[in-house]
Amino acid sequence: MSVQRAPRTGKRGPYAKTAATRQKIVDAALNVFATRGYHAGSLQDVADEVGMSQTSLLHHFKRKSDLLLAVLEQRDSSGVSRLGPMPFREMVLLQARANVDIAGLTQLYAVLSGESTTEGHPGRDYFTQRFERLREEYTGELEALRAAGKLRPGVDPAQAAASLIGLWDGVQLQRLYAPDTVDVAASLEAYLDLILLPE
Amino acid sequence: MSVQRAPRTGKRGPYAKTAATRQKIVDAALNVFATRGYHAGSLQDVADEVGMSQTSLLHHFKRKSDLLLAVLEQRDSSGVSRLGPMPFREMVLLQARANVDIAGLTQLYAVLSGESTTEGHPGRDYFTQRFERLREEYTGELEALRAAGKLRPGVDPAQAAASLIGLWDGVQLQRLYAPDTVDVAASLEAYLDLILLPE
DNA sequence: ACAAATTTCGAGTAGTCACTCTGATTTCGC
DNA sequence: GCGAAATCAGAGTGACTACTCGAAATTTGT
Repeated sequence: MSVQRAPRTGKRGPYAKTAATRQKIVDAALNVFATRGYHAGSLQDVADEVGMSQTSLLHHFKRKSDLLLAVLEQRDSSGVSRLGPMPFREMVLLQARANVDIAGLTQLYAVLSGESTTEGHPGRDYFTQRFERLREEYTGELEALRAAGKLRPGVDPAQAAASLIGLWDGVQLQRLYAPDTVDVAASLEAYLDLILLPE
Repeated sequence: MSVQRAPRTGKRGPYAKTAATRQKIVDAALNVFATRGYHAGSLQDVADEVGMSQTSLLHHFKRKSDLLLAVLEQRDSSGVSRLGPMPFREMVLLQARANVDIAGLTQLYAVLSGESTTEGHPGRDYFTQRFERLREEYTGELEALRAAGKLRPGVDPAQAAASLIGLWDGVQLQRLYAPDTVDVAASLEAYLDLILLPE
């Protein structure tokens, strides 16, 4: 008689290489969405770039919108957030200079943040929350600087936070149209110099 | 014998109501492209909104890209540019407050300026030139202010021009996600107060 | 009023889209 | 190595896309 086995659950979990496959898909999707946008970029485009069939791609991400959310969420976790505490000014400038190097990332945000304002777009919630979170974070940093007497009098932290984020996105957008004319980090630095006190 | 007529040129020109029809199409297209984007917004959507067949629409605009360019060009000519000369600060704020009232216009620019960065997009040239022209215009205004001693020392006119335009677009984008939290004109006014000297 | 040109549109074309169904192939716990 | 589950993919689904064709309806100069 054979031993009584544990009841078959019918589950075994993903294979070893599945994580790597999903990662390759997300990387390709980032590239496709950044260069063509979400609606104009097709699942076939992504599958071609990965080198697999569109059907197999849909095995890993059931719907196209799932793929978009996976791209956006990954980019959040790969932030420069944890390099240890750092003064606000330096954090902003470091992040700005780092983003330039990541191919397609700034374009992804420029394309998707605009496209996602349209009705029913699967990225809408993400960007709504992202802007809200960023504004809160920057407002807090600026309030701390004001308490330390390092903020120029008359500057409203909440408004300056929205302005800084807007300046960042807006100048980055211009850079996509005229890469040699516009310097994102320099514009951010100049703005920070205006609202922060020296010393 | 009948009199010899002038040779038939075969041309008679558009009918009287054609101009009005084209205008209705452009208005509907602005609405569609603003709420759905260029790629996601279909000619059928525009035709439905006008109340005509898609085929008739294509009689007036041979290709979809022609329709987009017509929308963009019209919005240029309807600028607030000519209300007589006006100080730079007041011109920017007036324009900012005026844009809020034009339904869908800010959304059109937010959606299309992002989408148009993608490769082969028919709006790419338009936005490249629009940003270039705006930067030149604002740079000139700020240089004049500097010559008049009204610009804060250390502020670079070209960089401030790009920053002002970026701030404008970026904060407007945030406003589309959080209409009650963000005030475009107030952010612009605060920035202008930072770079311009009182008096 | 006539006729030619403009405007309209029903019907169709070829293509693409996201997504499903079905079955083959690969992996891996046992 | 057996077998079930995970992975892959060929073939198709219906819906949508921009755009074309040919012909009917409308406008308008004469």
